[in-house]
Amino acid sequence: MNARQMRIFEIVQKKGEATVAHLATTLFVSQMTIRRDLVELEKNGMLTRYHGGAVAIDSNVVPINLRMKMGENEKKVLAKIANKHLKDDMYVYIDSSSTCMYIIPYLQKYKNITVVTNSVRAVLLASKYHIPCFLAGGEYREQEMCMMGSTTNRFLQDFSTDIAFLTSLGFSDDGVISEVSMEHNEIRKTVMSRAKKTIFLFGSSKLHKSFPFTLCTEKDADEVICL
Amino acid sequence: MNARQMRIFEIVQKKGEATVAHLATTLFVSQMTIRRDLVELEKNGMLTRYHGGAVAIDSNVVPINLRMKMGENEKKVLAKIANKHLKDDMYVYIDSSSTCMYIIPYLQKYKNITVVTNSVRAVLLASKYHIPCFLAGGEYREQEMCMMGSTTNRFLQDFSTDIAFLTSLGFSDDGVISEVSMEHNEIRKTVMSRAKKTIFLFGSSKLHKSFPFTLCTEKDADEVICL
DNA sequence: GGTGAAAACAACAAAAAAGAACATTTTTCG
DNA sequence: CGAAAAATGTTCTTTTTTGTTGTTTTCACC
Repeated sequence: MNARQMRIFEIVQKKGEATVAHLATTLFVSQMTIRRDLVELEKNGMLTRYHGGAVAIDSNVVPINLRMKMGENEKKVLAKIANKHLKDDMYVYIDSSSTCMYIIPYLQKYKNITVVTNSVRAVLLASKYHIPCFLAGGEYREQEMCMMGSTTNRFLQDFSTDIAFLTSLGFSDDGVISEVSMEHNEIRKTVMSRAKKTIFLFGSSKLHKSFPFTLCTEKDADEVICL
Repeated sequence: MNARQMRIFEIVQKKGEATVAHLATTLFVSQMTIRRDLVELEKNGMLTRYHGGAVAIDSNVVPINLRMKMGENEKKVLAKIANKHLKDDMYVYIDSSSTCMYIIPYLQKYKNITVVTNSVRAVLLASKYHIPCFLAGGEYREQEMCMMGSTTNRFLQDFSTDIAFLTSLGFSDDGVISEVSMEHNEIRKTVMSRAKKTIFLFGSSKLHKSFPFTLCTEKDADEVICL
């Protein structure tokens, strides 16, 4: 995936959709080139093509390193607010979302924090600050850089944490938190049941949305932070 | 790696990417030279080349590659020999030593290989080739980038593999395989008990040495590859 | 279902970049 | 100093990417 394809992806992600004609003029290349790029991007599951253009996909199919860069400021703000719940000596669960990664730099301000996570990215980031980590085992998911599956779930059943930072793809107006992936829900349900406190973080792109698999409602969380 | 290559790396790291043309003009050398530098840098895993330039590799993954240089050729030779034991459809255990990392590129030649490991490095490398992975859970060890501890051990008890590639710090003249770390031994003992075949790899620096904790003798392995 | 315009596709042409082979310069070391 | 080795530059060929043209497909509208 080259730089132009990245830009196409960003544009589509930001606006929700984009036409071939529009992309061609804004990026100063022929429509044929745009089409070829879109074919490529679709092959990687990063958007869906339709006659005349392409639409964004809402999901964690998008590689996490790209997701990290999108809406970065918003994620930083969310993380800063979330940070207020932290105390010394806590076991902190960090989920595999890009938003939660931004919490990790705050952890170094506290003493004797231990991270529990299913995210390889979280572990790599936390180890930069020499924060001890427990990583759940299981099947590795390349795109999201995290562990998943029944083994992962069983692993997490054995871990109780003081606080869990979670996100989800959708937070509807009536307070329902939902996902497109049942697997993520399984993991998060387990984590919630074993955590003393659960904090949800939602960037603006997650609001007013609902997806097929319900995780819980806002009442089940100890706090829901929205932007 | 010379000074210019360092600068190229810095530029790419800072901007995220750079074109060959741009690098050539800013560094006052020919494009050919830049290309050769980029080839070199890519070989060390410090960036990714594309048609027209190069992009930075995710900062979390860079330091790994820098560490892997000692005795590189020897490790490659060992891996090449080890590779002969591989077949399609295998579950392959890769341990957390740097030597075993060199086996991973060979895995892509076979169909339907699954990696089982306690090494985060192995997972990251394997996912470059889109090889499915199971990573053991547990405590993360920053320096070795691997999972350890009793949880990890328990996890691995549930996994049987077709072949396990292992190393150890010492291989004495009377065939005793030993370690300085009891933890590593625990893990490896579990893996050996659950693997159909065990292959040990020893570079020349491991020979004629013995350490306090005995793992096994060469008779317990199906093959010992030495250099 | 038929029709026409817009979009997609296929095949080929043009342009840009990469690579290979050889020439030239610079460095190294006796 | 001078030869060998290493690094860099040049030229030419090959490969990759992009654009163009003509044809086929899709989709809205009747």
